[in-house]
Amino acid sequence: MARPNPLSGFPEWLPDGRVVEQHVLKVLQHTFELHGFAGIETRAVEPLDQLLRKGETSKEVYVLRRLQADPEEPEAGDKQLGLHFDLTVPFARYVLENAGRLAFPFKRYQIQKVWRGERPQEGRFREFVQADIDVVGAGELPYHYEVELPLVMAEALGALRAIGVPEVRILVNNRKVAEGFYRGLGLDDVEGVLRQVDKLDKIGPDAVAELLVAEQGATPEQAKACLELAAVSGTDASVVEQVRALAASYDAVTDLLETGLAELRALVEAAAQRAPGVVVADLKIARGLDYYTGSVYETVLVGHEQLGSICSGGRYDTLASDGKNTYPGVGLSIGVSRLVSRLLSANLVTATRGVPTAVLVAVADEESRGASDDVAAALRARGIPVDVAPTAAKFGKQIKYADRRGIPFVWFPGAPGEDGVRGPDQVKDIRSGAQVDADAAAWEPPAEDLWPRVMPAGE
RNA sequence: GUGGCUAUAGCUCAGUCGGUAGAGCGCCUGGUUGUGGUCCAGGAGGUCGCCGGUUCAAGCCCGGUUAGCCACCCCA
Repeated sequence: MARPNPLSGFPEWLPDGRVVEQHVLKVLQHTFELHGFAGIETRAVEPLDQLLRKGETSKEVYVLRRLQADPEEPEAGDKQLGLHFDLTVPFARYVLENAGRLAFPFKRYQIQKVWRGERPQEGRFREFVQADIDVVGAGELPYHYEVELPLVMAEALGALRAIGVPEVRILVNNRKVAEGFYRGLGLDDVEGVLRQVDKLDKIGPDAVAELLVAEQGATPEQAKACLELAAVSGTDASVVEQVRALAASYDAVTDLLETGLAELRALVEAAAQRAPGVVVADLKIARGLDYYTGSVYETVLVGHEQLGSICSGGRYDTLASDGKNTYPGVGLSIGVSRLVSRLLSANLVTATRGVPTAVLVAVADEESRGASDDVAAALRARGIPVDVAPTAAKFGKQIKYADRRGIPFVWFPGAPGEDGVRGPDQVKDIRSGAQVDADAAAWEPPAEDLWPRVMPAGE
């Protein structure tokens, strides 16, 4: 078979990259659990009609079909299935399905692959891992969760700084602020205005103003107000005063705006105390998705803003609804693959090795392989990951075998002397070359060499 | 889905005016007395993405196709 080429958009890491990814996943899971989120996993597929609820994204859903199914005949009795393209839709379905057995407010984390039929690009994949946290309430959900959730993410991402992940900025806004402001101005197509404002970074304020006038029917005065709102950002409650003053100057103060501002203030003030500098109120954050109703979040890696958001989400008053009960939620999702791919490609983070092995036991000749296996067993019994050399090649080659894999120690079983008595074993640290007598029943590697570690690159 | 660019050794890339293919790195072997990395010598490895056309002759020119990259859309 000819050598296959990688499939674009379906990332696969080499073993040392996987070590980095698994470390990231472990830190995220640990942080989520520290905050009381329960882990769940949902199936990879959902009925297509469920998946299409999210509108625009529907074009990107991969549908599932048996190879032998007749394309003309609809699947008898079965609903058409598609791979989930996020973890929110499956979670909403899960909540409805298990509403009677769950305790609300329900806090869950979920780390799984998702699939989107997109055109791949750096940091944009067709198969990737998301790590979600959500809190969902029955009927109501207190606002303070909108403060808590981004702070959990700030803590999780902050914990990753130890391995070389750059600082993050969690940009926050509140739909009620935007909607209240626009309506106060007399602009009723809130979604339309948000979509235009969302283009600010890409096409600039002048072009957005033109679009607002041309597409949304705004007056130049209204467009100017929208841009002024979008220009507001900051890390403390002064942004609230700025917005209020701005609204007052256009006589656009509404109850909804005031509600939103109170919420935004609570978030900014709590963040200033618990995660100073991380959470930034940014009134131009729009988020295209229309189901957000309160706080919205986007997260960028400082110095890697072009990568896009690595962690986004928001509040949705109707995460799930069975017609009788509604379940409001708030959640955020980390794009683990997007984050990890940048950590690896920009050489920000490295693993000390791609294999778990701390010690390679050399084999002098095939007759004495048993002695090497005995050493390996003794070390493993004490929790040390060990491999035995594949062939009784020259010791130079066996050392090379270890070196290529990043295995720090090579163990030489003692050779029988003239008297037939086996001499002492020796262990060599192949980084320093230091070689000393050692006993497999007692020797231990330095703690930092026991398992692969993940650390900032270039140290 | 729309547009632009690219495709030569495992990797990164040269290849002039069309004249049968190159470097660096990596890999393998050796430099005798079980011990790697440096150094030296040697070696393996390519249907120039694929199909067709022009030409005496195509890696190079033309058409198609596939894949990849980038931007848009959208988003993690």
